[in-house]
Amino acid sequence: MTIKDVARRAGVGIATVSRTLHGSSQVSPETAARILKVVEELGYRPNTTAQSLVSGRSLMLGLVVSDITNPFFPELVKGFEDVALQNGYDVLVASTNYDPARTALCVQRMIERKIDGVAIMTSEVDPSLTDTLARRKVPLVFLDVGRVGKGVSNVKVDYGEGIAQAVEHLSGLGHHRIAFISGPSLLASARERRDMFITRLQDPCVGRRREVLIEEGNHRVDGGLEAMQRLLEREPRPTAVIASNDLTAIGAMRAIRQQGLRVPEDISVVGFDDIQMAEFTEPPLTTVRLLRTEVARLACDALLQSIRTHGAGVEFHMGTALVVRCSTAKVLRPRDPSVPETDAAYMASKF
Amino acid sequence: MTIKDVARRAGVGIATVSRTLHGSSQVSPETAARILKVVEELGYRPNTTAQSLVSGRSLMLGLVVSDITNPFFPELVKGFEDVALQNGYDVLVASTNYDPARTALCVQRMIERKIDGVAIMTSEVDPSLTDTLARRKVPLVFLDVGRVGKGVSNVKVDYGEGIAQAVEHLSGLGHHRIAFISGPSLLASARERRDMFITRLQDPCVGRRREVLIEEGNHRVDGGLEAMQRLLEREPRPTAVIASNDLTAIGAMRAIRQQGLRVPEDISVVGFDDIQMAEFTEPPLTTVRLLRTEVARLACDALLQSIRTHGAGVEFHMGTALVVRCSTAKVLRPRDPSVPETDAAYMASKF
DNA sequence: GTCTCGCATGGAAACGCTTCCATGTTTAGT
DNA sequence: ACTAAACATGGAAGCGTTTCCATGCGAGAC
Repeated sequence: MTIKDVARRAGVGIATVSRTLHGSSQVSPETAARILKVVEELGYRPNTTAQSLVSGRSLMLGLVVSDITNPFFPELVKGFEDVALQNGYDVLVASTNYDPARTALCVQRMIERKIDGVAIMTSEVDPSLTDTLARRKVPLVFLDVGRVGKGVSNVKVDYGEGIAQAVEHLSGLGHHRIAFISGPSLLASARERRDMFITRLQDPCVGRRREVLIEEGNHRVDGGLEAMQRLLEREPRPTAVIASNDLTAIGAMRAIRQQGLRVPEDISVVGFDDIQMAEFTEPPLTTVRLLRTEVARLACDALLQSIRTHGAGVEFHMGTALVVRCSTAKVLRPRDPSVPETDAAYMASKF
Repeated sequence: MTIKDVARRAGVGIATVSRTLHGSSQVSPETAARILKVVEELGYRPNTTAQSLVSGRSLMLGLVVSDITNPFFPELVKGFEDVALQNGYDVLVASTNYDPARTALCVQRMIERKIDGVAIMTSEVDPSLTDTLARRKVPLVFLDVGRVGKGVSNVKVDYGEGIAQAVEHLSGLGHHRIAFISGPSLLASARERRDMFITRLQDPCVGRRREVLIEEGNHRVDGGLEAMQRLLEREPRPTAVIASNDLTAIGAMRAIRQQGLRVPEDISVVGFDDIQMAEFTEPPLTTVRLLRTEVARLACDALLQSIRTHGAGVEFHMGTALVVRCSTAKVLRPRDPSVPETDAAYMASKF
């Protein structure tokens, strides 16, 4: 079932069939009608592969994520797929499992398929890869880490804003002893969150400079749990903790509960990302919402724009919003931060 | 950068280059070495599109899921992608959002791309689609719903076993008044779970026939919550509830807590699927584990096998295993099931 | 020493499509 | 009515491969 079959059956040349299928005005209405009828009858559909070969374009977009199993990523895939589909593109998904070799393999394959654009939404990016892609002039879009240039776009999330919102929320609730569980320090975006936390704590509006309570997690539940355990050994204990992402926050809440303490009565917890699960934790997690679907849509738009214009890439910015649920509450008794409490005094204040 | 460039530079014909690249023994070692060197120098990589055109195969596999955002699916994608990648295939993912039109579009596109096989892992499958695919002789694999035939495989999950495990677990804990929150009754796999629940409750080993406490949910958190609310109005109240999936169980736990009751002290809850989240709910959810990664691997294997042998499809079976966490406990005071309790009597038994 | 066979190699067809160019036909302008 | 232009259409090239078939050549067999 090829274009030839259609042409023969309609008694026309293949060129005319091709033109008809592309809505060319060069075809007389009657001929077009006849051809369309035959197409319908035969259920003919053009072979995308052949089209790609001649056009040099594949109408496929690549989407590289770290781990589809991490609740951060599925919505990214969804948003991306939505706009790709609407624009006639299919999506080749690659979940790299944080493995550079696997990433390289996937990207190599995408290049061989003459992919029209690649969104690299992994937290870490190997420069050799982007080189390879850039050399092939494949439009690219990154999450956070891209330097915008010819055909290279970037979607920049304002992590700082999100952390600021979290700190302000907690300050507003009377918390003065706020801890932070960071992500892996190798991760630029995790560092950005941590740095903004430090900056905000030192903000003169919020109060005078204080001890910074920071422990490093790994952006997973286990890391959050362990980091929180370390934090709970500090004296005086923090009354609130901000986590670098929601998974970490969930781990932190576990640690707190395991210690026999309650969220938010004893310790308030704020997450980051607003993954779906955040709404259904116990208590539901107060967190900084990052519209991942929207991020992905922007990324896809950037790619499409690069493809169409062949021009420079674009940089999009993505804001955040605090979602207040139930894991944060007023500090039990606002205390004078100049008087370090002992654990005993703290306990006393509760009963 | 095509095969011609390589041929010219190596001073050979393109056929020889092609042969070399495919490891044909027809090429003399010296020539092969020279060609490989040129390939290396030029960084030549064959154009997959051209290869596909001539071979009629795309080395791509399609994976159709209902909603990548539903925690059930990401692991499916991961497992599938893993084995596809290992076998030299790339994966075209389509998240249908439960929209038949969108599903049809995606499948149509896959066909046009001469996809080598499609895994349809949606809960519901439109027969017209499978017809289309079958007519094009595209190897298929389904989750649960497939009738195995030429080129059509199926991975069958033994939901019944899982439900039986859950019922036995609860019975063993002394529960006699066990409720069930089903999935949408249009869903065959959901019906299977419900039916097995009914069957098991009537199992003479477990006790004599009792009132069946069933409410219908929608496999989402909200549905589980509402169904549980209805269940809580029954008198006497169930002492345990099995949910058709984990999301439903999470909703049920919420409803129980909102009612001022505790899990598992007042009511035990068992989920189904063992989504990642299940480990981190409060309390951690006892649930029936369904190895989704493994299901996907089997599905992909089935596809590869169909492609290689052109033979009949295969049917794989997938068992389940109960994962006991903290949402189930012994019933407070085992009671004589022959004496229907009043709510008051039940309350009395607790204090 | 000739014949045949096997081996290394290259040319060319084919995959299904788009699009340029050529051809034939109609329409409008004078 | 004649010419030019616009239009409708088909043939064929070309996209980058793979693979069939033909060719040339050296070696072993007689």
